[in-house]
Amino acid sequence: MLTIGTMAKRTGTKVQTIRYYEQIGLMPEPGRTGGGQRRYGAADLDRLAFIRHARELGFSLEAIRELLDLSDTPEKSCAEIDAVAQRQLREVQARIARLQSLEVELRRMIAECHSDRVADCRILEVLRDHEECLSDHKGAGLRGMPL
Amino acid sequence: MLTIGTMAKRTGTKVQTIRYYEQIGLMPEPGRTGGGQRRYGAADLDRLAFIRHARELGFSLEAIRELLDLSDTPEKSCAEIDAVAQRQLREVQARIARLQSLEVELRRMIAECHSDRVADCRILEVLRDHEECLSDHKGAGLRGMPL
DNA sequence: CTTGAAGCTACAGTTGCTGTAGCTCTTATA
DNA sequence: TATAAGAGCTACAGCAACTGTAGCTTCAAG
Repeated sequence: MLTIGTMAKRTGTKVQTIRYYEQIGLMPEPGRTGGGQRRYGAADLDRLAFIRHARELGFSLEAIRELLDLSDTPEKSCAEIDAVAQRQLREVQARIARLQSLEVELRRMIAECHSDRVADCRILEVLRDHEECLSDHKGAGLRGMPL
Repeated sequence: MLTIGTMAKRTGTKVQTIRYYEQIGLMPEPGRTGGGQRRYGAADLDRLAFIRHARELGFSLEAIRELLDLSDTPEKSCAEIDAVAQRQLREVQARIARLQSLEVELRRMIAECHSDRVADCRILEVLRDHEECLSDHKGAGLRGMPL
């Protein structure tokens, strides 16, 4: 029987986070001591480890919920699980691409600043006047995406 | 004199977001018509475009606030502006590195699933049993970092 | 003068937690 | 067995950076 603190230490989770997962139904309600404290079993520890690892891989809690549900129906579900993972991979790749273009632009910005030692800083100019910023805002593109 | 909707269209911002920026003091309080509607000038449009472009580059609203404050003091501030940009670049690079390692792991996971056609899906196993997940949770590492 | 789009305020909700206040419980030691 | 530290409890507020909703008012074209 594990206390919530032990669960937290073993999985690198904060205690409040575990309670939060319980609150949103991602972790089951565990047993309690007479005094009302939570006591967990080995299966709970596995489940929490699963959640944390998936979170580290960038899966949303919704996707994790999906994976946990799928794992309860072992037949016919490998393809669906694969689809969730594929979707996650595509999201990660899109974020990488986006960040890489940001990196290029930031580098360029910083380079221009250094080349222009005495005059006013170019970084602010670049930020102010970037071409595509006062036009062409119909296409949504990646705008809503988290970086 | 520009309406808030025109500002929104020109910069690709939602109307509510502009009002939000005003609320948190990032945009100034504009003039109002007799009926209470906001009317903006060219300087406001520039400032909003600056904010949006910086946001697209991944700068936090706090960093943008810093840049806007610095841009009001043109002397001696280029180095500080450069520092903000350098910090942003480092953050972007760290996020790219993190995402790339996620990508590798996701790919590996998916590959194992495909190689194992009939048996139970390996993805769940991998998520459940990753080596470092039930140990070594003292070092913070990149754990708190946004992906 | 009417009508419909656009604007207004105020507030709730989003994601994934984290922090705080003010308690109570457990457990090791004296 | 008493006590005290540390861990746990609930309930709620707060974070970033918006987004959406309800229910109204104003503006501008025809």
